[in-house]
Amino acid sequence: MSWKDRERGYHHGNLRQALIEAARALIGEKGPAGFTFAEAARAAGVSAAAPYRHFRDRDALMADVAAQGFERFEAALAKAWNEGKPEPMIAFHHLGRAYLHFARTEHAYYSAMFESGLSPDATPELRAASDRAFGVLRGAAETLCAQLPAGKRPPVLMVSLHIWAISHGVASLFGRGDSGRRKLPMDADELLESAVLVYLNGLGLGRA
Amino acid sequence: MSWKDRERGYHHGNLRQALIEAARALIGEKGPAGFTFAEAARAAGVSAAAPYRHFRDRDALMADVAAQGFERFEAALAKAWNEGKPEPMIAFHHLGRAYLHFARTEHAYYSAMFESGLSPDATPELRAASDRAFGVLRGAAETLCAQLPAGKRPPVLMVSLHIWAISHGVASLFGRGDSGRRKLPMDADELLESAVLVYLNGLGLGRA
DNA sequence: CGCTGATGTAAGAGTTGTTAACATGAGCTG
DNA sequence: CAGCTCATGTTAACAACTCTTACATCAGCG
Repeated sequence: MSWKDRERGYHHGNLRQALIEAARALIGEKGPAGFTFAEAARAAGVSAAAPYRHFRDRDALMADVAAQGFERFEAALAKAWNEGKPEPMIAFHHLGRAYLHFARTEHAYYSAMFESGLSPDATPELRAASDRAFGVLRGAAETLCAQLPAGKRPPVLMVSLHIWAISHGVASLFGRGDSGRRKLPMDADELLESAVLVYLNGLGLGRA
Repeated sequence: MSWKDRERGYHHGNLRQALIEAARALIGEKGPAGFTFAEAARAAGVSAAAPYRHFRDRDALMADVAAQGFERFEAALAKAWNEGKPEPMIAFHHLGRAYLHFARTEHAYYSAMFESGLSPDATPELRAASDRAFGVLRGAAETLCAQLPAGKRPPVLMVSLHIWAISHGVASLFGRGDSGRRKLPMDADELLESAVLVYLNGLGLGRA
């Protein structure tokens, strides 16, 4: 909320960003399908015709929400990974927690990114942001794989895709706290951590 | 299309089922949010008011679609698993392929089941059908775990949730053939198979 | 033959998407 | 500072839809 300190007046000042945030809020309340062009305008305190100055249609707005989501996602993951410090396995552990934490606390963004039915190629920026976020996972996988003897070193891309799939699966099936899918004796964090531990063990990376 | 051989006439004869199938078709075309009560009625060749006799609202219809999806899902998984025959690891392999195959070919059902934003408790039948489907995974995990020495045997529930998360993650990120999320050097089947192999290896279940 | 339940028809109220025409104000130019 | 210009918003209006209720109508059963 650092933008616009003088929003009043005929001109909104930063309607584009305001619409993106309104859309995000609506997605958070009513799911990825639960917002409408007109509704976003209303939530931003603006007439129904105004959004057409900034977005061609609903999908264009959604794509921008998702792109911003991927940017924040990348930042959160990169911060948690912290270039593998202090120790790759520990940093990797942080990375997993950050993935789940983002999926939960920024659930609206996560919805727009993965559950909106949006093609990842809807926009060049979206594609780029998505690739950058995945790059963090890939980098982490690279560091981990490097710890293995060259002989039994699996393809880095494959490992990063596996990790992504496990994380996404856990987040999407068990991630949402109280509105969760079913009641279980363990929560998402434990599930992800244990799954990743078993997986890494299977790669030959014993526990630290 | 085995129902209704005499659809003509004032009475539809099996409108409830016809609406469910119409909804499923629409979901397949335009995503889990892409169908409307009125639209489903139109697709079933019926007036917009007719559905109200069978479903309270859109969500009730969606819940029935999802419930039927889970039933078919359970059948497909159970058939692939085939009680662990001829050999648990092979049957498990079949199970994974069946999971992905269902997610792809019955993508409309899969959407209704997992991407519709529907609560799994929306309906008792939905909950029950969902539990039965998961039961197949759980049974398979049980058989596999039994192969491990009692000392290092992990909790069955945990293992089945892991497997579910991996399968769902792969299906949902890389599952849709051509409209897939990104172009990759390996397809979803290979990804799931390799991920599960590494995971099982991590549990101590060496390859067959 | 009349009852009951399943559908159809009609009709209202409310939204949405979208365009066209007009208003406002911020900044540049002189 | 005056005035032009353009991006940004507003109002107005319309067609298309959806949702939902009220009432009419048909089919089969006793």
